Amino acid sequence: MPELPEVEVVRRGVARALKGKTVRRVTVLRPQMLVHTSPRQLQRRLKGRALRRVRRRGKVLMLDFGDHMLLVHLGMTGLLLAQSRADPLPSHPRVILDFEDNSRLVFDDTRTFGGVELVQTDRLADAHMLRNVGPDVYANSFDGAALLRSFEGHRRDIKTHLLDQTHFSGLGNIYACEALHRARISPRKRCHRITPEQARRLGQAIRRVLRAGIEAGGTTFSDYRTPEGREGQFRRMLRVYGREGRRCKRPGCPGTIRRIVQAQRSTFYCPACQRG
DNA sequence: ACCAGCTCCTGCTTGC
DNA sequence: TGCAAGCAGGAGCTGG
Repeated sequence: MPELPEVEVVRRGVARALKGKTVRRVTVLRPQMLVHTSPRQLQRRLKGRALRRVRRRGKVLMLDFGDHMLLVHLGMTGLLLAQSRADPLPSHPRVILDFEDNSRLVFDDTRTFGGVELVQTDRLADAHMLRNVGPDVYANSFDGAALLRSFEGHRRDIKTHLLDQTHFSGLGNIYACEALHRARISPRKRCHRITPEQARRLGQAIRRVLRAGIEAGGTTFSDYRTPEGREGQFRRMLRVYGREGRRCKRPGCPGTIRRIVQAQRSTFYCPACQRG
């Protein structure tokens, strides 16, 4: 599922392939996926506009077309594919941007948990898709101290807190589990019981695991692909996620990875070395 | 504050 | 082999 590293890889790929190119036509195949936006608006506001740059906040992509920005959330199974018009379409195309030079950007999403929203650039702050989306967890301002501050007033499990996008955005199930394992903190540890030293370790683990994820091109379990259609390679580096019943990868740790459910989501962790 | 439980959706896996 | 139920989950919602 696309989390910060996957979305960052998509951001870079889309920018590399399409920056500076002008939209010729917009095709909406599944209007239900548009958030506070009509197909007409998309066509009218984007046609003839050039893609200036691609930004990202948490898991939300922002395609900057000058006066307007196109926000894209990939949800669970969303893909942004940069193709040529001669390429075959993927299996579940939902929105297509055709560009003047015969390249195209296809938003494909099997399970349709994603979304697309058009906003005026000077009203970006009002965007529905950015409501409840806090600062990016990969920004320079993020560290253990900032993480510790976000715990104030919260008594819930740390794992559940990390998935909440309002304080910091970008972490999803995979990287939250991986960061906690690297920091040797139990996913069940309550926020208010995290020590400053643990917060420092966790902040560092989050940065490192995200960087490694980006460098590997993200994690492909089944659906995720880069804009070029390639699989991410981080899966082989996962230490806990999806590894229930298998040996802990920490050198010398005799533990076996367990799966539990927190806030209706699977959590993977090692009971032997995540005791903090 | 925060959780359980539900919804959206499709495709894969499991069980009979 | 075939069918149906179960399951996966990001995020928003309601009710407790």
